[in-house]
Amino acid sequence: MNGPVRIQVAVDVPLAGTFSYLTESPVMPGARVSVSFGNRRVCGVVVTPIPGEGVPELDAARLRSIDGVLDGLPPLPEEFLALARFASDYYHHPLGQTLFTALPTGLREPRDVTKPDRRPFVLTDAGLGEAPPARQRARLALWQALQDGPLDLAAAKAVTPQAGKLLADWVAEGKAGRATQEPPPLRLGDAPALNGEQQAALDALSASEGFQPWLLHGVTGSGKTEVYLRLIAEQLAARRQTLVLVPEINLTPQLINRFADRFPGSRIVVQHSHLADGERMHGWLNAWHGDADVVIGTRLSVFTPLPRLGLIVVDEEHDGSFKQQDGLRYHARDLAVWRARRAGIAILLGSATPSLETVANVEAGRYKKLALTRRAHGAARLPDVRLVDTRRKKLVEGLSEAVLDALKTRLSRKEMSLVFINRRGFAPVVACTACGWTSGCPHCSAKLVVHLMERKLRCHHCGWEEPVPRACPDCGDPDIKPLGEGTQRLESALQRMLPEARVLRIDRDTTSRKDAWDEVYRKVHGGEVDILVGTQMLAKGHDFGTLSLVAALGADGGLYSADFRASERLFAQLMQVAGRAGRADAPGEVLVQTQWPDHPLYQALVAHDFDGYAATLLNERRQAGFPPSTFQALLRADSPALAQATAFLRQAREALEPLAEGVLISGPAPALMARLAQRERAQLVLESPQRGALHRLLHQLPPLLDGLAKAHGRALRWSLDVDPQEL
DNA sequence: AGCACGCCGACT
DNA sequence: GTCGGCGTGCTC
Repeated sequence: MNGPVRIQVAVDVPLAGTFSYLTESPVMPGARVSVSFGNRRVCGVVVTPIPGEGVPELDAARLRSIDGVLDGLPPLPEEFLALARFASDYYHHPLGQTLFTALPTGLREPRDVTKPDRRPFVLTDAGLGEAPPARQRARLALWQALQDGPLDLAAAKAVTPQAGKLLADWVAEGKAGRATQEPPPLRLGDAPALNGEQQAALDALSASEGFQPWLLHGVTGSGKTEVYLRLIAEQLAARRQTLVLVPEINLTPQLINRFADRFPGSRIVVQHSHLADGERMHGWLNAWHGDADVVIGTRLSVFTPLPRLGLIVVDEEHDGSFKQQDGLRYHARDLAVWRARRAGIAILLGSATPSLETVANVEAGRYKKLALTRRAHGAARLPDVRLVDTRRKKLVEGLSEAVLDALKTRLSRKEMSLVFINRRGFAPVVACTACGWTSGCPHCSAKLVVHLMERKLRCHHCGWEEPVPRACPDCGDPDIKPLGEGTQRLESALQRMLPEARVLRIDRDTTSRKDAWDEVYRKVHGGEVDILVGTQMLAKGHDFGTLSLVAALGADGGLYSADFRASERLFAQLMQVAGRAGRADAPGEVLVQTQWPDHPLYQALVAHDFDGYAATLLNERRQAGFPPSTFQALLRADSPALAQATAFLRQAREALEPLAEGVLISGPAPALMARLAQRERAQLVLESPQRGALHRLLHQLPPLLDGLAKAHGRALRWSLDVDPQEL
């Protein structure tokens, strides 16, 4: 005999590397094991040694043996392990913690889990042969019910409450067994006819071979979902699985119902974080075991193992919610592309306003693009977009007369309106109302941010600061002021100005409750609302039925923001909310209040020219050396005292500088949200035109920083954000 | 992250 | 005299 074998086990702790354990018999990679760790018992996942990490040859005498293999389920599949390993590597997050964020909670604990057998019960020949005596009424009833066909446990219990016990006995005696379950036959619900563009897109996608990312760029209301559904039907017919990623906000019962209606009898699994643990795991196991045909879910569902995966769809691929903002800061869309490459399949990214990253990938020829330029619904046209110049008009509670009049008109016609307030992405940049000058940083292409308390302008990219000027440096006009206004009072203001209007506010506060969205939909579709008021949530692809007017307020705040992505986000948001208008037969109207009506963003909006403005933005990014033409990572530090976070980052920068070949390091600078939960945050920006160069540096970062951070004590925390979305 | 150990303050 | 605060050190 060979004696005990050494295996590598990944554990859910914030430590790089894996731990060696001993086992009497070999254990497969992917197996879950129960191990003693410190003085507690935890679940670990057996992995092959991390390449390059070189397992330090620990003295065998110091190793402990595993407690046991949790073998109620087969080892986690290779595709799952490989994806976790890639994510761990790319986002520079410990492998153990990466694996455990990818697992449903039920599989994170050192408990054995088995997949419940839900196949219906049938009588075997032996069981059929002998009827229970008539006086055993429960038995006889169940036996007779089973004569008519297979029964699942619930149905059997309806016959007699003792069914569970009886069936278990019969199975043990060989009188009953499980029905062999055929995959359900493919049935399709009614499908609307495709227009020419949809058909052309479908044809191209159906002919796609091997790994290929596709961008489906379709204007709002152009029927992208219908194209997804047709493609999924093809996958179902070929008995392959489809993974559909949606932004959390889009994961409404409406969308799931649409899938269920189209594919009756198909096994659709939903995955998102609000699911009960058991339900989530049940779906996960079904997907893994091939007992689900379609998995539809939020970003976390990108980790769901799918042995017969044939297609990935990422709906609203530009949406920020695909990026996780804490812990393992992964981007589900990017991981999905990696996964598609590994599986050698097509991935379809759909959006009316694709991200610049995706646009750049199309330009570079890595992704192929399909366009839907027309609205699918009969006569529906794109809305008329008009700009309301607010420079020389007085606003009442942030509302111009033009917008107020338009609202009144709709009210009298009993049509529904939407008022969109751009509140998020607001950073207090100063601007001159006379000439349009904004406070730019002399050292980078970022904007300087006003810190009213200190009367300073500060760059959140490199840390540069200067006093707030008294007048515009360009034209001398003294009327310079921070952009953006508080608009939280808008709901009550509207209520006061239009007392007969039924106003419904939609924001994080009003929709956080569990059934809040059901309520919203009920009211909106029940004709109980005249004016919808809300923030960027309204720009996220909800179906609000017929809106004839959309008004956007406070949009300028995103025009000259300190975050270079703000204009991309603003443009996407405005196009998306504008798209809510006039989806039926009447063209909608969109009013945008602005002090910069000549700004190219608004001009592009009026012209419905996404491609043109995207090209402009891409050009600007290239000139400025911002993503997607460069690659960024953010080193964040937070501490109760800003000075400590800054000092730590300064040391980090000094230590990294000699290693930073081809990587530009800027900062430390205070984070845009400098104070959060009593902690002060600062950051270092690392950027490089070469992804490889950046990652070579990042790779050396964790061990180095752990050493540095130790000297600062527990109060200081740091984290790394690869491909950050927000600065 | 947990969870121990360890060394100083207010309490039965 | 102890119970308990959280600083620091380790986990195969």
